[in-house]
Amino acid sequence: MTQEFRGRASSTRVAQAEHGVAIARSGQIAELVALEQLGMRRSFTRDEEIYAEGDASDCWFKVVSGTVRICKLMADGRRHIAAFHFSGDYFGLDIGTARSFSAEAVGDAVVMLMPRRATQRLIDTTPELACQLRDLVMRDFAHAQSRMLLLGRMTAPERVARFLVEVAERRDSWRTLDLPMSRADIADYLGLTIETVCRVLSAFKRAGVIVIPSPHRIELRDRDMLSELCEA
Amino acid sequence: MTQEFRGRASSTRVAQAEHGVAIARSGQIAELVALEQLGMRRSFTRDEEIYAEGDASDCWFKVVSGTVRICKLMADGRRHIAAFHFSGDYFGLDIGTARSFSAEAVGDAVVMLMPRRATQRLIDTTPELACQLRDLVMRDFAHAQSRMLLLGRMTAPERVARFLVEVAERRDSWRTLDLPMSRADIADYLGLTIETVCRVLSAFKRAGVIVIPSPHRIELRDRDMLSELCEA
DNA sequence: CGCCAGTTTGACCAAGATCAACGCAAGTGG
DNA sequence: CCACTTGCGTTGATCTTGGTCAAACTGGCG
Repeated sequence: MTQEFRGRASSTRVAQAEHGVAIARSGQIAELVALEQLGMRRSFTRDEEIYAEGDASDCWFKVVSGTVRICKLMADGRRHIAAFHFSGDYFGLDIGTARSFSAEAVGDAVVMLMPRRATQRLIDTTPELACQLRDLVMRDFAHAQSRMLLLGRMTAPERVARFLVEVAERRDSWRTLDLPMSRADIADYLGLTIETVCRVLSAFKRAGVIVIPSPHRIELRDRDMLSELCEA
Repeated sequence: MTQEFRGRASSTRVAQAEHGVAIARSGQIAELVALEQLGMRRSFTRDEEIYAEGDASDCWFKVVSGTVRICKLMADGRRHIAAFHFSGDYFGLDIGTARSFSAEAVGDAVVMLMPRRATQRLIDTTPELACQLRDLVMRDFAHAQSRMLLLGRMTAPERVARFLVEVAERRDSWRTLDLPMSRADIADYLGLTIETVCRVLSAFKRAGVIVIPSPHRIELRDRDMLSELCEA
């Protein structure tokens, strides 16, 4: 029964450094500080839209506080969440004229927004900045690649385990984890349904891998088991 | 029966410009020409490895002829193909020290390879080049995002339809389509099994949407039906 | 207290995976 | 030139994972 959530993956394996951290904690980079001086703050309330699919992509963003989800609604209502962005992450660094996804505040959130025109000028005069932006995008790209593997080839327990580990790593909180997003958000992020997410979490709980004091708070009790589950 | 492969998607909808074209046909851009003067050619035979997971990522690549797949093998043998790159596409523009995916020749292929050290020097002196590289990566990123939607939320028929449309667009051949890759490659790219890919293709054939003169050659007879199937 | 939104659990269902033949064309060696 | 092999591709039968539908539970909050 302890094994009930074991997927197809067979064995223990060493963790791999390439974890899916997007562009978190990048505020330290010197050139980006200049970029942020162009920014202005805006607050959003729970579920408020920061930008919509189809909007002109004339701004770049950074999460100041709260959590942002990048998502897309299909014609028939199926929803997909491409990414969550936590405090410190940049997002919305699209090229092209129009957004192909929308961005929404998961709970109340504050974001800094940088007009593209001005940032572009800054980039043109600061080659290092261009490189660093490329690196930010590449980190996002690497994250997207590992998410493709997850969505294409991993089982439900593997996806959920990976989600927990990803959030723990990005927020640097291993003991107890607070999840700002709903079960529906998690499901749409992992390509599962709400019910499956719940069931897998319950299975983890039964196995003693996690404790769930409240829906938005999860304690990780057996980190090794989780890591093992979510390794390629 | 004609409707047998209709997924959950409900209705006709206008095609969206944001198709998943990676970084094809970018050789025209002036700054990139300079980059390519640093390159040297290498040939690979069918299934030969161009670089392996874990290799130092000290080169960037461009497909000269043939097709390249970017893939990852999981511990228990599950395989995932992150991307196909056709003639003219750049690939392997990773940052970080080690490759997190491997690259292999689908059939016989010729690629140009550009040492990173030298390209870096060129970038440092040519700010436009840095921007253009960022754009290349962003295009790949956008492609990865739409693939996440596919892998996370689309049905088997939708995935296969989308694959056919994607290949048709990237190779600019709408009437008849030649697929350099095997059914196994297609399956691992779409997050399906070989059998499912075959069955869906057969269903399309029965419905008169496509004709399959030979396994690696497919004629598109009802492009609208395909487009309709693969729209978000 | 009752309502409401979000979560959890259970019973059942279906899309797609798995397992197993079979087909078919391109080598290969006698 | 023709058996025989080999590697894909296709098809069918059956099984499993995760989805769907429905009901119960939980913690705020007016």
